[in-house]
Amino acid sequence: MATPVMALVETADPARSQSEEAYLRIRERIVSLDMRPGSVVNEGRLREELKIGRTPIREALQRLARENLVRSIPHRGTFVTDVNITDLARITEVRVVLEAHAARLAAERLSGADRKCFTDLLQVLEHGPSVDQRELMRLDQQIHRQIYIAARNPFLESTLERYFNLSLRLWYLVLDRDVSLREALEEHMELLRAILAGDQDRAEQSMRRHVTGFEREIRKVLVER
Amino acid sequence: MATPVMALVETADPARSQSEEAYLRIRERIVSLDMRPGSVVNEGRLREELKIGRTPIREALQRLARENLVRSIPHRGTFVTDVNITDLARITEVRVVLEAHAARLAAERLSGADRKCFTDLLQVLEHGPSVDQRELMRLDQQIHRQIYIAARNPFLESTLERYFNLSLRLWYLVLDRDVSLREALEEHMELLRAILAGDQDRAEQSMRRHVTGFEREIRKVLVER
DNA sequence: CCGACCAATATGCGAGCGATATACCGCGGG
DNA sequence: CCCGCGGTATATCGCTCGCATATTGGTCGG
Repeated sequence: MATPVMALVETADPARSQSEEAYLRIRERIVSLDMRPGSVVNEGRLREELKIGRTPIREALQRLARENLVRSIPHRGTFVTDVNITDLARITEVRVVLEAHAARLAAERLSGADRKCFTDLLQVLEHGPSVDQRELMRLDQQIHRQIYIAARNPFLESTLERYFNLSLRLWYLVLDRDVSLREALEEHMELLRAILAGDQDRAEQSMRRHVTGFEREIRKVLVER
Repeated sequence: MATPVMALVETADPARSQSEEAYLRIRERIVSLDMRPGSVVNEGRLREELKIGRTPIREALQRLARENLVRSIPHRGTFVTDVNITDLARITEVRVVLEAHAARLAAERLSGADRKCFTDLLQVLEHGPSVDQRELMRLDQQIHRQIYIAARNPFLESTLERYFNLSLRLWYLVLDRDVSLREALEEHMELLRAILAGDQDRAEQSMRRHVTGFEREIRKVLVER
């Protein structure tokens, strides 16, 4: 099945610098587990694979290190950050409060354009979207990002973007397991309805449930490994 | 006048890289308003003043740009980020929820070593510390940082550290104005007592009041300019 | 007066050099 | 014979330096 939504992410902005290019491509690889957690990051290899010089790669890795996606040890090497239950808990701890607050703000500050986006997304959800997990992941991503935008707070947006990528990698980890997504869908619809209704408390609570529910699902799969 | 506490910041860790060194020193300059908001950042000048090469400076500026302390426009120049009421509101919006949650976690996870730090800080507060604003700023900084540590969440800690620096610059802006610090002191004591008592709800609420109160004070001075 | 070209400036990127920490290997002691 | 230790080899990294490039502001010509 074709995934038209995919294009949104794959389309590259040609005007971005090589540093940015390197950062985005390496991040994509790490988040999608194309580069395994714990594995070494070979700078020379990346250089030839991405056809990019050393400086941009280095800058990208520094940026990824600050975002906790890689860990650099001087004169020893750079490694993809390992995943563990503790980090999952710590990340979720922050995400719960931030995402919930973003949802509240989105409900409070909803503008016309945002309203249209959310109604569109809600329609997709109500028409029973594909059961393909990757498609659902994209959808979830769109919903969250739209909420960040609707919250009208650039600081919050960039911080949440960072945490979302960390969480996204965890989701990729459990992709082929049977995680219950039925209730996640319900949560999403409830969340969107609350935002569209301008009900701040309900939006906040819905998001809180959604993120904690997400953590519970990931945790279940993570502990049995 | 002598500020003995100042030495805490000036003492440099010799083992840190030049990038780190440049980052910290430039950040200090920006936060303390030694480099004025809106002014251009001259790379060559920094290079000779800090006696540091071009690459470390560049890396430091990139990092500062991601933290919203400078803004880089390709082939045009780098500028110290301007301050305005909108940003103050946006930053506070995030800080309120994060700091409050950190206070809650600190109250929940308080360990022996942390307890000692907090009691020491509380004692300083109760003995009526200096009325020197810079001294009080240092104290406030210590309290917040200690809470970040006590929250036992490295992700939360680094995120809050970033937002704290943004706020700190705003504080510097109003340094020589007559901001009421009496109630800030009361807030601090109440906050520390709540944490030491392990009262999560009270700690969270105290911190919430403290941060919103901080914003109100800054705002008052900021609007009358 | 307006438009286009040109010099100046600042950045993006690439390659290399010296430094440093690790790993391996051979040697000596137990 | 095994274990520990020291020296050398190697790989990676941080940093310096130089070239290519893009944007700006001013100036010259129409």
